Amino acid sequence: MAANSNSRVASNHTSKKQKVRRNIHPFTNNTRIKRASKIVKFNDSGEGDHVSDQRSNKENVLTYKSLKSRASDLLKMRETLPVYQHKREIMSYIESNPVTVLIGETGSGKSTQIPQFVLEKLYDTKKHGSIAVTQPRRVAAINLATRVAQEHGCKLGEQVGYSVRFDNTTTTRTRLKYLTDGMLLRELMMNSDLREYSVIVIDEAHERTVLTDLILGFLKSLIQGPRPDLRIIVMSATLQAEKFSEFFNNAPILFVEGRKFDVKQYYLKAPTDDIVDAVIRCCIQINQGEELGDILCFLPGQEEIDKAVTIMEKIAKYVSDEAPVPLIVPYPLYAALPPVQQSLVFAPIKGFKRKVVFSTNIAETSVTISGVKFVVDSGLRKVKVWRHQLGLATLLTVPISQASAMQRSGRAGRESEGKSFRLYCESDYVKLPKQSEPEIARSDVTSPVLMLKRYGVDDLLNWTWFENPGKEAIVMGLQELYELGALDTRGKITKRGQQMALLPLQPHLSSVLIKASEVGCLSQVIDIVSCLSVENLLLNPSPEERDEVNERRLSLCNAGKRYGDLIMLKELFDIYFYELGKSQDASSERNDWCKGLCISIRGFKNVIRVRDQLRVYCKRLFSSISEEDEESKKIGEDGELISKILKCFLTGFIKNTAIGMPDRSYRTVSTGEPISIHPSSMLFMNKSCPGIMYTEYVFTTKGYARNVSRIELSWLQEVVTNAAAVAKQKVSDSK
DNA sequence: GAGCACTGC
Repeated sequence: MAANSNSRVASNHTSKKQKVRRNIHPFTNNTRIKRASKIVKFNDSGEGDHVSDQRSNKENVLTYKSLKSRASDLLKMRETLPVYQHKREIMSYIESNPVTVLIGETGSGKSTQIPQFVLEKLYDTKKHGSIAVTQPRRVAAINLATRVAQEHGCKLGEQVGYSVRFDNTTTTRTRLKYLTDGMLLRELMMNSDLREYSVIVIDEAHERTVLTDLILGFLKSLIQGPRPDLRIIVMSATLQAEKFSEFFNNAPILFVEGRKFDVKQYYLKAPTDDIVDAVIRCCIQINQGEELGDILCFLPGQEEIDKAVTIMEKIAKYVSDEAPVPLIVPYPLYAALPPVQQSLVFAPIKGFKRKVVFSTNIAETSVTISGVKFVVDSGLRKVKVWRHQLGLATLLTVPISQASAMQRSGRAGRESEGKSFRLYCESDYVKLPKQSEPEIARSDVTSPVLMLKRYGVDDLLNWTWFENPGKEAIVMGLQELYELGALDTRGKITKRGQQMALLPLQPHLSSVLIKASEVGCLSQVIDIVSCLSVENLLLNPSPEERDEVNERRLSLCNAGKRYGDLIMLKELFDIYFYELGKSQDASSERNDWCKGLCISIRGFKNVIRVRDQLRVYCKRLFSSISEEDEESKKIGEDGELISKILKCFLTGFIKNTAIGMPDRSYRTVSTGEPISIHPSSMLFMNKSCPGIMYTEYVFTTKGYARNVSRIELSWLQEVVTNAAAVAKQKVSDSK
């Protein structure tokens, strides 16, 4: 029966044919990496596996016996993986060292196998405790756990499970748990020494997300303090592992070769100044000179991508008419694209055609497109850099790192040998930084600082930071938290701060929610905050339908037209949730409605999930949310209620305000800088606001306020006076 | 007149 169950892995005869050279040894600087010559059709890390494993209903009726027999089939496959060959060596390092750093290239099997080796060891030695394996992304955690449960011969949630936001399959029997970084941090916030785990595996550590970096810091303080027994394995895909090793007292570094195909590099002879033009030319050249196979182009942002797609659409037919070459079919790919359009890039193309995908960084780690044989790399990406003094995010186009360039090129060698065309000179490649600047060095650290405070860290400047974000950033974070009432004058966390740290929101929004619970508009504010915490809820209409969609949005949201985007979100939520939710055929009605307004359907479903979660938390934290009379929680056009709601937001975003000038421009209250209302805002055309408040201040071509609301100038004084009174109160409380 | 990418008990 298990043999019939259509497994995705390579069949036996493929595995017999493999000749994989592999190598493992303690790492030295002059290690030579040999490339493997064959690939197994098996997704090692689950990274970027965009479609999660579609398990059939049949699986539910699989018996214990068939689960086991399937697992033993899979075992033959596992045994061919590079890490499996070195199981004993790897385990001896792990057993004899508190921390082990393991470098495993794509296809080495590290993410699925190492945790299972450790699990076997726990069984063998009858040791207690379980294993946590962290991942930066939810899909990866889910896919890995699903796969490993199959290999282990159990159902998800038995010995192997996963825990991600909104979805937890673990039970008390679970010994191996895949979870997102964020979930492990939440566990740290609740149960500070992670007593239930005996081994923690940090996967994809090279990605250096803020959350991974924080976890590394917490783990170091744990093994130096209350948990000297804890075993830690740091897994990374790049060779720059010395930093991990040094951080953990020169932990040993192991290197396991992966399985991927060779990718030939090509560079420009002279640099280009028009990157879109260069990408198009390169694609045309590939199309004329190379065998069939799809092209993946990396461009920095949506603007360049849309431009490239438009040009390519125009010239594709012309080019293929002129010579007998495949017809180029261009596709855009970026996160703000409606999911339906995103999914088009995954469909294989038929006939004498060549798929050309123009993508942002999303295709570098998060999404894998099969059939790609050629990569065209602009060498650029967009990055958000936080300016602490200004409380402003800037969006910059910058050169990528060498690691990133290699990752991009590698996308051409996942299924067969490929070619990578770098649209810059080889001499410039050598000058690129080895690694990208870690996220934490360019981020707002208010939220990390709150976590550390909640954890009980007093001296933040000298904490075991894996990457210290710097004194200035930390001090700004402390200042911000003090102003939000999360810290007292001595820098100790307040009761309010404790509550804020437990909410799954950025501190500013948490503080808005707490304020709302105090003044009695919690339910409405939760709805708005839920909308704000979902990225890409309102999609960008294409230029042709832009005016029409804007008109429709404006005509639906009477209060939003006057008061701005936060109130508009609530109006849209009310229609979606209360009005469309009632009918017989709610879901198709909702879908049509979303389409007409260019709203993400998936986005609104996420809003509902966030809302449910926040309501549960709030009930627990302030026991002040009531189920009765949901209808009355609609916003309507009640000016008094709207003012009350906006004032709640003002307590969290008092720094994000600007005052209207006689010439109808705006200047920020804090620094006097000029600021413009973002064109996506409801208030973009409205020229009569005395003041504005915004949840985000981003500098692109100029300073833009996003998620903008109208405020009265008198509110500023009112809110500041209240905050001062609260602060005073807090000081006297703590005396 | 405009939108890098992820993520949370």
